[in-house]
Amino acid sequence: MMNRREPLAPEAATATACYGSDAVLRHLEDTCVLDGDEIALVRDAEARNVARDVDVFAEGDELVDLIFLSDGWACKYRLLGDGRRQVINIHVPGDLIGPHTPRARCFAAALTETVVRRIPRTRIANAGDVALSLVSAIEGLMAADYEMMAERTVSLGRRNAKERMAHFLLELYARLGRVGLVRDRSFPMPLTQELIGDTLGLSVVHVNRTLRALREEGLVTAGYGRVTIHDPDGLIAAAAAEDGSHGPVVRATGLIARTSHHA
Amino acid sequence: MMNRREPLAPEAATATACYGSDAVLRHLEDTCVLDGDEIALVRDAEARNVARDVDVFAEGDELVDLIFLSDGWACKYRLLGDGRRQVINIHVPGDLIGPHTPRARCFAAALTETVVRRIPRTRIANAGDVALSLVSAIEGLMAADYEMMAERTVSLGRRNAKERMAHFLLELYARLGRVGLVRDRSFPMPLTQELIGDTLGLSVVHVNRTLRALREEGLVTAGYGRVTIHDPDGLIAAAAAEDGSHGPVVRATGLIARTSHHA
DNA sequence: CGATTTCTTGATAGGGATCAAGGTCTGTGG
DNA sequence: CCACAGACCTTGATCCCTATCAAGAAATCG
Repeated sequence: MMNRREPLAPEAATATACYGSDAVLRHLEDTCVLDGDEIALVRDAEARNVARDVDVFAEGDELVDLIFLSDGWACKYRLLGDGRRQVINIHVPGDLIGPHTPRARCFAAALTETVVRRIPRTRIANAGDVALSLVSAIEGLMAADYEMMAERTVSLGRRNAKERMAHFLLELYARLGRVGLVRDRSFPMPLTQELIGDTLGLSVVHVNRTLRALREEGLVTAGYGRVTIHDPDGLIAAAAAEDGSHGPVVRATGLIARTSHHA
Repeated sequence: MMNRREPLAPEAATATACYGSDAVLRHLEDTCVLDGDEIALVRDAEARNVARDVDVFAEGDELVDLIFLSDGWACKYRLLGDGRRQVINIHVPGDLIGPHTPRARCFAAALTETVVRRIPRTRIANAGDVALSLVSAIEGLMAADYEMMAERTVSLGRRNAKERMAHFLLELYARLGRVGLVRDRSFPMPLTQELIGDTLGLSVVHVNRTLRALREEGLVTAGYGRVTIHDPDGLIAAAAAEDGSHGPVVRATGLIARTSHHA
């Protein structure tokens, strides 16, 4: 877990370098159509450090700002009355954390030392000429968040533990690769097994056993704050029983001619 | 299942009345800040009938339009290679179906005779003065879709079959109530038990048993295309172990001081 | 009305939760 | 620099929720 406690320059608004460095700007540039004015809106946004284990916002908060994650890891989560917890999404540098509605419907917590940037919703709407493309850029980030949740919904509903885990690690691999945080098929991953369990709907014990199984198959090593993917293709195969999407699917066929299957 | 085959006037762009009647406009008016010009954009949008079991769009489709559901029921879903299916969301009149990204990442199918309306994304962006508030209205609908999925994520990850079912029925109760389709705690619900299973991550058999349990407790009757909630409070209690949100939760506490629990 | 689809119920099995108990790592303070 | 405390990881044993298999009944459709 040494990765988690990198020395942190207390004066600067940058978190431990290994978790990303203002990747939000790069990400916005790469992913969306942002010109100089719009980037300025984000770059000049108020940056704030949030310490590990501190909530960025809480359920019920009325937020006038949209919050972007510049550095570090965060997650959105919900709590049930008896202590059960479900992680809605894990966030890495470059993500729009939310909240999607002015009144937050879930918690968001920093999982490492983080830097977040805030843009008032009003400033987005009133930015004049640049507004529309900024809005569409933000819609793109929201859509990305939506698609991640759709994928997780499929995992939670219809995939077994091994498939869920493989999917999850591959998703992180892709997302972190996009913001330059992967080197040699290896990336930092400061999540405890308990948090992974709360993300994938599994118990800590079963997370541990699933990771062991993947390790013993030589597919991936996860632990000590780091993930190394030894066999990407093998991991993809483990995640398999993959979407029927990649084969041609005839229209109007999805709902029909299907028998029930579970893993 | 008689509700499913109401006589359908073939010439008019209205589906079986019992599933809603252009509720999209009312919904947009109630939920969002829409003035006359914006409503006109939606009302004048091309309306199209889609027959039951026909896909509205398919995974991979490049759609220039945003699709609204005016009448009838629909769902978004994904397929896995071996036939497993997961429903991403169920849609009722007034919903924005999507797709959230220009290239659809999932299927959408009509579950009844439906009427959908399409608005080109470009027209939204280029509508001039009305554009910004239309955009924010649409963002509101997308956010609603997002929150539904977040709720379902919690259900799939951390709630047992009975809690999931109770939540699901209460969610439909609330959503249909909002568009005026609930009378006397009863509403039409044209979903097969198999589809409910694919929504809640359960097998058909277990859906049947869970519904029977809720019925035998006198909470709710579901079947024959209709749901009747006999005991709303009891159903809420069954859905319980509800979000810790409703009690005051101290900041920075969510992630800490918690032990793992599952139902 | 025969053919499907959908619903229902019983019996059996399995994936993953829970319980229990150590082991390992990290940071702290003497 | 070492020892202790607490968080985190690991593994074994057992249980239970839910899937799967099987077979009818009910409802709907052509």
